[in-house]
Amino acid sequence: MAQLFRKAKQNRIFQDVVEQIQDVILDGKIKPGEKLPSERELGEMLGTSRGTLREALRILEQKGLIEIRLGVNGGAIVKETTWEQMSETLALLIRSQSVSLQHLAEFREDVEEIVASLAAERASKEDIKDLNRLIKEAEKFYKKGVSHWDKFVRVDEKIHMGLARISRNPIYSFILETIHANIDKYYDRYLAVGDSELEENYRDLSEIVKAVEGKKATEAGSLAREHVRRFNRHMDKKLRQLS
Amino acid sequence: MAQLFRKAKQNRIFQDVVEQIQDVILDGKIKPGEKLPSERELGEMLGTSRGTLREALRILEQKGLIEIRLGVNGGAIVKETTWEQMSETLALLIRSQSVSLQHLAEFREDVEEIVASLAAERASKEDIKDLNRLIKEAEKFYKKGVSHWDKFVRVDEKIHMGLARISRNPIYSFILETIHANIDKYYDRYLAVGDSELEENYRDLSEIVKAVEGKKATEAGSLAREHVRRFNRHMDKKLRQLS
DNA sequence: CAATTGAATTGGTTAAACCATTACGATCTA
DNA sequence: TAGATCGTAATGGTTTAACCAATTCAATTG
Repeated sequence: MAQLFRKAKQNRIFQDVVEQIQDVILDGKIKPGEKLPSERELGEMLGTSRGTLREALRILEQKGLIEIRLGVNGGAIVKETTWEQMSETLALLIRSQSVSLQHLAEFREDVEEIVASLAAERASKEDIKDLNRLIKEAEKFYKKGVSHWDKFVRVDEKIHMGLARISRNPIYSFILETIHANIDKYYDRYLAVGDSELEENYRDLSEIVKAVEGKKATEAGSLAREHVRRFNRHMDKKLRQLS
Repeated sequence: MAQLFRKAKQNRIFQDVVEQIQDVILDGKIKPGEKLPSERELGEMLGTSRGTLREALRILEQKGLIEIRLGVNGGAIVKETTWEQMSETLALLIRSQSVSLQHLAEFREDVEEIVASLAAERASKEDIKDLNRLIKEAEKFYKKGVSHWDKFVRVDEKIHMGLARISRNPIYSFILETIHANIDKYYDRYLAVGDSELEENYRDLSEIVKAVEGKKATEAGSLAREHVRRFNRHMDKKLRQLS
């Protein structure tokens, strides 16, 4: 017999609550920074107990749509949408060994090549100025030697993220943030370099920016790939030494 | 004054519970398909109330680590790790207009180019056989005309996912699944094509596979990009007609 | 005026009870 | 005996009511 009736009552009230609140947020009826009603009020409005409502809020919090604060004037605050969720998911995939660090390294080479070449095609004069400012900053730390390696790395990351922004496609910003967050998690502790690596890195960066400035997309791309590949090889060597 | 002591008790017991259960799962102490103890038992083991434990389970469910079933022999079952979470996050980013469909379309061009070219470099003889089998299947539906468009599309997707698998980097499989899931969500309803598009698509696919078979990486890549670009242009036109 | 205190509000947690779904064995019936 | 039916027990889903903990802010105090 065909399905004559649908289930009279859908299970899991909290899912319905999640959807309702999510819709309100995504339709912009409550904007980032604004607050949802208190749990006790919301529960009454939705006709559910606090417990059920709280299960829904946990899900929304996990999705990154709200942030919950304690105390008077606390409550569920709508958050700006972020990539954090993706980063966490990738971390899970890595930890469950569905994805290895080698896979991630290879993927990063591909992505950074594309990003650099898109940036070369699309950079405005203002973008170029920004990049050169960052290169100047990197130069400052480079000249101070390996003791300033950590600060140099921070600028290096800023340059990569800057290129992603210049690509004018936010997906690349999200992905690069995700990759960096996960690479850092595993590699930061092995950071131990000499002056030669520092110089190499600085030269890479300034060449990439120069290529972007000259709108040489292909060159910028392959320079960026080579830059990342060098990093990957270096980290691979460090890891092998440890095992 | 510096922070001498850390907070004696961390807020949010349920977060501690989440971490404990997550560690057990990720360390493989409970494997996919196996069951966690019942809520009442787990609550007792962890020394928390059922309510708090359930908030933790909601989070783990949202992370995609467990699945919860009702009834006798129900309970929290450990899931295989998946990319579903990413797909949902991307959907949120799109709906919140942090990412447009144009961004996604551009990204897809880049990704499919890389995937096809990696596949050309890495395909084994067995892989080539699989691809040719799929092409045969596509040919069958192509010859039956536009009335079989939906079946053709399903094979098309299988070929793309096949190439991703052959790239030997699971990140590309995850990403392609995510892209496809979100493209389908928005574009499926506009699917309305003629015989010429059908033929064009079939020709694209068989040329891509031929390039992969000949290990011509660059060619496979640019063919794939062109194939996707054609799809994007077609969908863009359809969307413009509607607005 | 500055520091302290205390009340009020909000999220965090607990406990006990009941409902709804489901698997499975016991029972009934042909 | 085979098959349908029913009852039971285990499990997740939900409610309620109460209390704890963190935080804000106004009132009080020196």
